[in-house]
This record gives sequence, C-alpha cells and structure tokens, in this order.
Amino acid sequence: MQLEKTYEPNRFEPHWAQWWIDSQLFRAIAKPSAKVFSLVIPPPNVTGSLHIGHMLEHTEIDVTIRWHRMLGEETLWLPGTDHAGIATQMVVERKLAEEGLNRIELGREEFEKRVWQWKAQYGDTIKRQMVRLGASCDWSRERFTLDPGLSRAVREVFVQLYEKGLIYRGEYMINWCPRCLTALSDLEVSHTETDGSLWHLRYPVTGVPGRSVTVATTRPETMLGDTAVAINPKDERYLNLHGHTVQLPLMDREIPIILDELADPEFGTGVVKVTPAHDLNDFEAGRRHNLPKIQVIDDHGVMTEAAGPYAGLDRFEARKRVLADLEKSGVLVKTEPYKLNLGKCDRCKTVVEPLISTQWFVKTKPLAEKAIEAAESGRIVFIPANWKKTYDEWMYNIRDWCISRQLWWGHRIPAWHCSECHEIIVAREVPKACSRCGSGELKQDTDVLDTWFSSGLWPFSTLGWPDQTEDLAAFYPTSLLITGFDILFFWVARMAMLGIEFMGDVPFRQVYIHGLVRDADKQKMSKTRGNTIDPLVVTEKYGTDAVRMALLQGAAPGTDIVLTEQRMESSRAFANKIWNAARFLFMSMERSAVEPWVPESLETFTPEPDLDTMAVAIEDRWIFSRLNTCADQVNRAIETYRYHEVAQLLWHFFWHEFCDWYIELKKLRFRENSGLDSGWRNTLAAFENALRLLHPAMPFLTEELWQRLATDRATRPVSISIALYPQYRAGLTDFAAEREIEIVQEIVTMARNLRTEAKLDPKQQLAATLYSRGPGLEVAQRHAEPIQKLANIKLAFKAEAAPKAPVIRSTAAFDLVFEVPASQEEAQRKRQGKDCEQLVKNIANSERQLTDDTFLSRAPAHIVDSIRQKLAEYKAQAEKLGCL
RNA sequence: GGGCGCGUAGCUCAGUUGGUUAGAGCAUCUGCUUUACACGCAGAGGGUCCGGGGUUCGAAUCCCUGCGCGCCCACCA
Repeated sequence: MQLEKTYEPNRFEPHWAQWWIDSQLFRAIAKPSAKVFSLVIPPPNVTGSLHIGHMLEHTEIDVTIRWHRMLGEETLWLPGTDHAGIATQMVVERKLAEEGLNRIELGREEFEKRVWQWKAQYGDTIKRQMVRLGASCDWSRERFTLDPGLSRAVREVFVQLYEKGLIYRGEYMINWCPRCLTALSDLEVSHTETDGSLWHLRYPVTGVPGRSVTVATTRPETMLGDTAVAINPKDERYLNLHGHTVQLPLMDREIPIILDELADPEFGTGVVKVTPAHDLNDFEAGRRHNLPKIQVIDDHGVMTEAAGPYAGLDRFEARKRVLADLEKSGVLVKTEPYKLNLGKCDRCKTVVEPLISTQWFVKTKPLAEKAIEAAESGRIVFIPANWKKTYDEWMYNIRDWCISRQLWWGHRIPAWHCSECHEIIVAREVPKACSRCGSGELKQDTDVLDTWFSSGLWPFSTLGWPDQTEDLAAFYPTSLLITGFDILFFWVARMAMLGIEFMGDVPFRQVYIHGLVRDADKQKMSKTRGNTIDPLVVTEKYGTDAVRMALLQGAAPGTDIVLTEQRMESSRAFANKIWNAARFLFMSMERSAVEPWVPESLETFTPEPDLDTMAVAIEDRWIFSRLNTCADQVNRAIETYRYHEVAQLLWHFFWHEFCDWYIELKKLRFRENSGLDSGWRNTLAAFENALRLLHPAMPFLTEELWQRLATDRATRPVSISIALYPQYRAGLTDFAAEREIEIVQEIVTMARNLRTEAKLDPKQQLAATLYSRGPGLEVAQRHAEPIQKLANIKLAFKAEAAPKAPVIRSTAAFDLVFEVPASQEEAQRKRQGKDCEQLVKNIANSERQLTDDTFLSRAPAHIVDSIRQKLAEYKAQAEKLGCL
C-alpha cells in the first residue's frame, strides 16, 4: 500500500464528498439510537461566487455536526445560512441582468418558468459547492421558495397572524425603491453619509406684507407638496403667526401655519415645512393636524401632475429646476453645505423615496415582548454573550414590519380583494366567493411577502408544520444556530419571534455568532469590491481540508477572520504533513511485513493501546498520555465553539508531538528491530486515534487515510465519521512517562542549540558530558540511545556539578558540556553573555520582590514560594555560566 | 445622536479567574539534497502589550481618560 509522495487533495476529497450527499445512506449506517439530523441549505450567493463567509459558516457547522455525530448524541444542528429563497433570487437577479430581461415584460407565468429552469441549472453548482465544503447535505429536503410545503406553512402563519389581529393592512409611509418598484423594510435601506445642501426658503405670510418665514430643507423639490409650515408651540418668536397662512411659492397655494413639536426651535430658523406625502415625520404631523397629502413624486421617481409645471420630470431634475426658479424669484435666501444620511436600496443602491402606500404590516410589539423574555430567561443564549445586547436593543425599539413587496417572485399574500364591495378576504385556500357580498369576482393581492417572512418560519416549516410530524417533535427546538451577525435582525430575530408565537417555544437554544471574513486588507469581502475569494477556486488549489483548516484557525468567537492565501498554503502543508506521516507508517509496515490490523467486531471497535508493550515503550505511554490531554482539550474547545483553539491544538499535537517526536522516536526503534513487533499495534492505534481527533476539522484526508489503515471493512464502521470521537480517559494519562520524554526533549534540544550556536558541523558526532545531581540523570541515562541519536552526540554522564566550561548549556536540572577545540569557543561566549544578562535581570527582579515586606505579607504563599525556588535556579545557572 | 467592538512581534491573531522570562502561524535570517514529507528538518532574531493616569504587593489583563480604527442602530428639516 504505497502512498504518493505528495498529498493531492483533489484526488481524494470529491470521492468522499459524494458519499456524503445522500443522507439516507447516512441514516442507514448511523446507530439506530442516534437522532443526528442535519439540515443544510444551499448558500445564497451562487451568482458572482459563493461568499467565503458562508464557507466559514458551513465549516463551523460541519465541524460541530461531525463532532456530535461521532459522540453519537441525539441532536439537531440547525445550520445557519441564508435560505434557499434568497439563493434562488440571486440567481434570478443575475440571469435577468445577463439576458437583459425584465420581469414585468416577461409576465408572471413566463417568469416563473424561467426561474425553474435557472434553478435546475444552478442546482448543481450549489451542490458542488456544498460538497466541497464537506457539509452534509440533505438534498431530499431542499427548499426553495415555491416549495408547496413551505407555501402552506406561510399561508397558515399569515392567516393565523391576521386572525389574531397581528397583521394589518394600512396606509403608511414606506421606503420605496423607484428602480425595484417595491417597498422595502427599514432593514433593507442602508444609510450613507452624503454631502448635500441645506436650502433656506422664504415663504411670505399671507396678508401681512413684508412678513415671511424661512424654512430649511434638504429636498427642495418636495416643497411642491407642502401642505403646512410648522412652528414649535414653545417657540415664542413665532407664536404670533399662529392662525396665519403662508403663500407657497411656485405653486401659489395658501397653506396653514401649525403648532407642532416637529419643529425644533434649535434647528435652523425653527420653522419647518411640512410635506406629509414625502417625509415620515411630516406624514405623522400631517395625521395629527389632518393635513392633505399631496403626492408630487410617483412610484418611478417622476414628478406627478400635482407638481404642476414640473410634472413628468425626474425627481433630481425637478430639484434643479425648482431651485433655479426659487432663486429667480428670490425665495431662496441661503444655501449651506450639509451632511445628510441618505437612504439607499440595499440591493440596487438607488436613493430610496419615502412614499405613502398601502401595505401589509406585522404588529411586532407583542411578538417582540415574548422574544425579549426568551433571551432574558436564558431560553435563548447568545455566544458571544454581548450579542444579546444588540438583540435587545433592536427588540425594544422594534417598529412594525412591512411585509408586502411588489416583486414578482415569492409567496403571494393569501388575501383576495372583492371587485364588488372591496372586501378583503384572508384565507388558506382560494375563496370561491366574497364573504360579504357573495360576489365571485375576487382577485388575489398582487403583492408577495418579504422573503424573510418565510425564512422566519424555517425552523418549523422545514419539519412539516402545521402537521404534527415526528420530525417536528424530535427536532424543535433545535440546539444551535450558527450564523453571522449581519442577519441577526433579518433572520435570527424573526425566527425567534415567529417560532415562539407558533410553536410556543424558542426555535433554538443557542445562537453562535461568528465573525465576518475579510481579505488581506481587512476589507469586508463583497462582490462590488471584487475581493471575494471564490471557494471553488481555492478549494481546487489548496484542497477543501486545507481551506477549512485555514478558516478554523481564524475563527475565534467575536473577531473577524482575515483569510489569506498564505494561510491556506500553510494549511495545505499541514495536510501534506499528515499524509506523509501515514506514508511513513505504511511504508514501515510493509517493510516489516506487518499486516494492517483488523478489529474483531464493530461493537468493540475502540482501538486501545496494548498495555503490555506500552510498559516497555516509553514513547507509547507518552503519546497516549498526550493524545488523551489533546482529546480532552479539543472536546472542550468544540463544546464552547472555540474553533481557533481546536485548530491550534490539533495542529500542534499532530505536527509537533506526533510527527516531530513520536515518529522520530519510533523510527529509531523500527530500525533496531526490523521484525514484527506487537508495538506496531500501539503506533497504529495512536495514529488512528489522532485521525479521529482530527476528522471534524479535516474530514476528507482523515477519511481517506482511515480507510487505508485497515482492510477489513466488514467489521468496522464504514466511515470514520461515525467512529467514536476520542474522549478523555483517566487511565491513559501518564505523568511519569510525560516527564521522562520531557527530559529527553530537553537534553536533545539543549544539544541542538549548543551545536548551532557554536557553529559546529551538524554531521559530526560530538563528544559531550551531561552533568546533573538530580534524579533526571538516571532517566537520561536510561534513554541514552534515543538522546544520542536524535542529537547526534556521544554522551558521558556525571552525577556531579558541572565545571566552568567554554561550550556549556544549562537548564535547571542539567548542564551539557561539549568538547570542542578552543577555536570554536568564541561564538559560544557571546551567546553566554546574553544569557547572563537575562539571568542577572531575573535575579535582581526576584530579589527585589523577596525583600519587599508588603509583597511577602500580602501575596499568596505559593507565589512567594515559586519565586524563591526560581531565584535559587537562576543563581545556580548564573554560577555555572560564570556570570556572577 | 445612541449602542457595540478593536488597538499585543514585520503580517494575521491567541492570551481562560490579575501571578515565573507575554505565545502561535506566516514572513525574515542561519545551517541542512538526514530514503515519510523542501508543502521538509534543525536553530536564531524580533515586543515601551496605542499614549496618560488610577486600583493592587503585583496589570497586556480591572477602572478612568486621551488618540486611532471598525461595525450596528436611529424619522429630525
């Protein structure tokens, strides 16, 4: 069984990936008692490229799923990525743009037909991406927006909310995108600070010659729709004008002066123009004072008939004309630069227009109260915990949620309008006749629902709700949601509210919020910046496992992740390192004609160290002890979502303990007795354990090697992913063995240091003497063979204090002296000078503390003791080097 | 305007409840074609823990403050 010299990820990874696609197979092989079930939905951004952020998400999710699967626990992991509806929408957006099509021109039927085509076409891309990420993927449950099951759940929720009075239809000021021709929720509008101007306009007071009020505005074109001017009731400057009217310039309309809090005496002149049809505050003020609403800008951002001479102009063009005319007539008294927060459509960046419109709303306050309580009582826990604050902040200040969209794609609102009596009927099924007048002339509302409405139902709609299915009983609530903070409000908050409302319990117990992936310049990755890393490209280049590892290394809770190719490159090196460790083991096995070991049965498949040979082989006792510690730490790290720590622990253990020391020590042993040895079993067991430990992080590589480790597949789990995950076992920790190997490492390292520092020939075997009066000398003597070979020296041992020597290296327990010609002593002397400096500093420091009475009286005893002990060691070493 | 977070080696970051000489990976430098691996091996150098103040026997860690950076929320003309 020969392995190639270099690990080629692309040869192995897709192979096992394919195996994972079919979750039915997984169910068949999993332990019957295990209710491990995962719902992974396709990442949304299949257009430009899959967002690398979702790759991080999927990796974290997959690590956690695999870990739990290996623990055989009954859990549902709810992976958190955007829902399939969005994925489809992204495809649709792109295809429409590419093919120069327009939804409206296509017509609904034709449009939907195309969408299904595109979905089929892109489905494979999505699948491939998922597969390469190593995510387990339940394709039998793939959900797209038009899924009949989901549609049913959406209708059910809508109707129930409506019946409870939590959904209403109302005229309100909404954010309108004149390009997308749809309403937007507050969350879909992003504000950017923009340089604008504040124009001061003078409105003459009717019937009072020479008297006028000056108002300030950032949007002069809206003045065409002014229906009042407001002054603050407390503002004495203008109180005498109350009851008067002003003459609206350009339109020659008489409008009242009203008293309203809207006007801030501190701002500008203290007088504000009121345009109820084009500004939310004005809209509300208009309601309070029963003002007429004059809409001067239409859905397309074009001036209406009401704008008089400006009708038909684009809103920005109208602004220019209005300003020019105002200036001409002397109404414009001042223009000053002003910074304003301009709301733009999230998707198309068009400046949003506040418009009055009839929309469907969800009354969110009652829902939010329960959601707040859930987080308060700890039924929902955020990790890191400070995200609760952000969640609360939003929940407490929640506003009603505009859920109707004037898009073509999505769930249609289950409401029908009677053409006769204008009654609105909300129903689960298409009604046959108007419930009021009995007319058969019914038209379904043309609006569709905000996609986040259906996404908010995801935790239960995917499980068959409103039917009381087995899945629903088993998997609601789920244990964990992993997601990014960018959709905390969009998705997490809505799932919480709707889940509690309809299921009577929270949808998930824990919410793990991960960071954002950034590029090397710390920029958020985005399509518009063009700095996205295409997962397909990098996984092709470095391998899926390497990319996963690179992501995990940065995945500390609460911080963003900077992903660089450099990091992926070093992860690939790590994969290759493991591959080669296996290669060495397999080659050695072959050379010694060792049969791959075959476990007796599936039930007893828990590779154990062979205790008899362990007693002889110190490195076996050591590696199992280290493995045990590592398993313990890794388990705890995954449990607390400290993925970066998981990566670091595994990396260090595999590379710097297993490869650097264990294999090197084993090499020596294999060379001296080439025949079959029961010690093999320990080596393979250690490797096998390590592979299992690594599996969640690097599934493909470990699976491949694990499959090759034993030949008899009939008697063992078919996959490493359902083998047991190594756990801490008290019996395996062996401090004595650890101490002994530490001594070996210490001496070998000393020797290597000394050799390099003294610029000695690395190939020449040098004579050296090891001095020590402690018990360590006996241990060193016992392991003289490996020490001498690893350090390439010939050692003599002396149980006495070291003499002053030119080429010496000391630690607390040992002094190592090289016998070298006088000519090579100079380099070493320089080095020792540096060591001395440090030692003298340390001694001074310790002595200062130990003569400080307050320290001695207040610091705990063990701290004082440790400093005393340290001081003695520093002094001893300084003496050996001749520093004092 | 409100809220959150960050500032530690050249770069990207760790640093658990305050306690020896502050760690890792990458990069840099030196030496090695050692038959598992040059995607490697063995070593080395590199830090005023953003500045200032305070609490403490003791601060990268806790408190205050200044500077710099980022994010989220918000209807003020």
